[in-house]
Amino acid sequence: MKKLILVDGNNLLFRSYYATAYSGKMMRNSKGFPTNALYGFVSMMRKIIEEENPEYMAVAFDIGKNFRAEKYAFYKDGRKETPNELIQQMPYARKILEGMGIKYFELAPYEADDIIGTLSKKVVEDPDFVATIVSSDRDLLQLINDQVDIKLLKQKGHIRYNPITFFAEYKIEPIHVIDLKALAGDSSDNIPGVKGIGEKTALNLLATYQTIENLYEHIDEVKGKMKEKLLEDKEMAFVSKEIATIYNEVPLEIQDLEDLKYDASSEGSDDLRSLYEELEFYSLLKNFQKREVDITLENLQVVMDENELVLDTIASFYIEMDGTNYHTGNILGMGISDKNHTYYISKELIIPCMKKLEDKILYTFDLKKSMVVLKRLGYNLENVNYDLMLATYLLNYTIKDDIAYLMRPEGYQVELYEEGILKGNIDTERLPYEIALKSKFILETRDKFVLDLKREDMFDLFSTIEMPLVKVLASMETFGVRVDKSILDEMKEELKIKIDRVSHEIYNMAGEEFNIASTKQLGEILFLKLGLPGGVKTQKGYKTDVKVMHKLLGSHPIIASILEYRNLSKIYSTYIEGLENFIYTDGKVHTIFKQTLTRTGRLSSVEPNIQNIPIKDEGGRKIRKAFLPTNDCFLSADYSQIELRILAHISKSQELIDAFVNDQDIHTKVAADIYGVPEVAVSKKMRSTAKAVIFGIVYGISGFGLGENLEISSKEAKQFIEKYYELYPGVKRYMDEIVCEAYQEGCVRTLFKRKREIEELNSSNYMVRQAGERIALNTPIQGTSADIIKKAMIAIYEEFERQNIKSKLVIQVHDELIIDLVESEKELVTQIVTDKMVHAIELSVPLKVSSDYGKDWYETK
DNA sequence: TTAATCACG
DNA sequence: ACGTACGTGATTAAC
Repeated sequence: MKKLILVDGNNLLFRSYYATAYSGKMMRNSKGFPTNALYGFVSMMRKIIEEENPEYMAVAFDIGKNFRAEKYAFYKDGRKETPNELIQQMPYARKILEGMGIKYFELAPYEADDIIGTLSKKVVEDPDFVATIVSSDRDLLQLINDQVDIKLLKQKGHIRYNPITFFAEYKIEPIHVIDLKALAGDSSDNIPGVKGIGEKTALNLLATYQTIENLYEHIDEVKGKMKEKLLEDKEMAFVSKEIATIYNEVPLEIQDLEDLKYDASSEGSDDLRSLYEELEFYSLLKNFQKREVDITLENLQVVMDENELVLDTIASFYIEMDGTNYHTGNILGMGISDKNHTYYISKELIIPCMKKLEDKILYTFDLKKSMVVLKRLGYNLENVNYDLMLATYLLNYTIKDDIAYLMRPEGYQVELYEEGILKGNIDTERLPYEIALKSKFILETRDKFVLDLKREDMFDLFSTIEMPLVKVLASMETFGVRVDKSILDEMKEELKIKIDRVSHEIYNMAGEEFNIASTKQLGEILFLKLGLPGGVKTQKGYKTDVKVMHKLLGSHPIIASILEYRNLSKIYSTYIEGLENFIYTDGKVHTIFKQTLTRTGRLSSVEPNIQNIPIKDEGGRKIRKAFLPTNDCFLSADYSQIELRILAHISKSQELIDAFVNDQDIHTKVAADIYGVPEVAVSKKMRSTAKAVIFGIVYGISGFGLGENLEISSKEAKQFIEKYYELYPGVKRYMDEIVCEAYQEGCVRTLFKRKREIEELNSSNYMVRQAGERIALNTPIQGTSADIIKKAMIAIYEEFERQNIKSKLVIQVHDELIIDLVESEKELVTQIVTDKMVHAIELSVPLKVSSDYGKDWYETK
């Protein structure tokens, strides 16, 4: 039996296009040509080939005029016009198929459906053949028969229909899909059908009468309103049937089905490769044999002795490691390049070679990693003034900290880190070459990226904030924070007992043992077994998060226990066991601050995340007792309301500025204003409401969201927001202006010119665009705050160096710094830290810093 | 691998 | 009518 796959090409292209286009982040190649539909199309074709393993294939497209629309103007009327960005991609789909060795057909005035119908008919005429149609278009279901089945694509996965499964679901023969459309119509194609008859009714009628011809012959058997409707639109029913009927006599240029033979060997063709290169489908290019790049390394030398190094005053280097955590990982090798040479240096010679570079100006990729790992080997790296990773971060490249993502579009054949080294697929012969190539790439592209930074007006940000910050972060990571395992262990024992007790309480109340951590099982216990009200469905079960549980608190005692269980087990697994796994042999945790991850310019922290250690919940807060100073005590210094102060400054809201200049309690002041009472009359609740309103404003909240948050009606919440706008018109003006500007420019910037592009604003989806507007609102505020604390950190670090201070900056948590203090330096350091933080930038409002000391992190407030 | 949950600013 | 607050990371269950 010969197997033919018939693919609805237009359908695949449209699906692929709309699957990703709505996000606004249209996939494009570096020339700006849209490629999202093509990427999805190729992926689908490859998947079909893999799953079906076909011997014969054909793809059908729509093209040109359409005989149905010519005859009936309403057909497909009201459809959105095909976006230009999809139309541009269509010719490439044809070229790709040619490259893949797959036949395709398009012939005006016929539609893809008709071509598929014609080919299906040929299958039926040839007993040696069977076919599978691939599409998400239900019209094609009419073509199902003993030799032809259909793979109907769904949002997730697909359903396969053959005559038996089709009948089981629809209770009609596949060919009577046309009668179904005749009666029920089809809104997507604008086929009218009979008014007032939907799919359910139509299927019932057809189960009895099979066809509309037969139905109208027996129309007197139908009673009442339905008969009226049927007679009313009889003509339309027949027209609809005509339109819905797939034409199977398209004059295709094909002798017989043997012409559709699929030749899998074309997959490696040069034509296809150059297409993928043009479209920049790098993941697909992997499947091709590597070709020699034009950039060769005729000067690559493997260094056997550091004295072989001959280098210019400017050089680049790249260190390759065997894992992403450079506190534990091992160096695999290093590449060094200058304008005339490229060297490879094995692990053993790295330090002697680095010493040879001490008087040079150096460039690298991931300077912080390099500093930390060289420090582990006893070497202080100081003379680097350009980090490619930081440059591309500011310039909005998405490269996941892997230089290979930058190099591959330029034709360099280098393996992705996550594919090669991380998976242990290391080609040891080739590795030195690729490492050397990376160092060469850094040098070659440096001028271009510096120029780009200058063009984007971010070179200052790069050279006065991001670059100098690297050494500060490297020092923080290397010094680390002492965490006392025995303190954690003590808490662990207590927790174990408590968790055990609470678990048993829960089992008793539930009447059975189950996995409390499983939201699926928990949801079933709560909403089915115990019959609690208000179950909200998720994809897999019921929502059981704190908000839901809070609403249920009164209705069953099990809820309180579940909340307690959640609280305890979170502390246990994330902050006791989790944290213990990150304590190194020196008794410290050494986090990695990610400097190139967030979209706003903030840092993030991993392995362990030291920026989300509990504080709000007293039980969790005790974790901080295990964080101890290496020196004598901690100093914590945090900006008070920095984001609001920034809002006051950039919005030029005189009311807010005055409040900060007068050092008023801003939440109390806003509460007094929105409630229209004197400040002394502001209750705790009023203050916290005001606080929520203020926070909401910074995030671009809606009345609904604030209402949810405060557990008040969205109408009341909306009134608060409006009152706030009325009282602080400058803030409202800022919000309107920044959103308008973001639409015009496609981006927003912080005070220090850090840029964030907001693709969401281009989305055709309203919700996505709204999210884009909130991002436009919030990013300048959050981002400026991030810039400011970075500046302060650099100033503090450099002042410590100048004065030879032994105390160390060890932690940053967005608006807070922790210093590991030497007792004798206490006053001096406190003065330096607060001074540098307060004066990191001159705004139209003062910056305020509050500080505290503690013998552990728990004690500092 | 993804979804749900919960920790932080 | 829709769906609803910005930025993160770790753990667990379930696919």
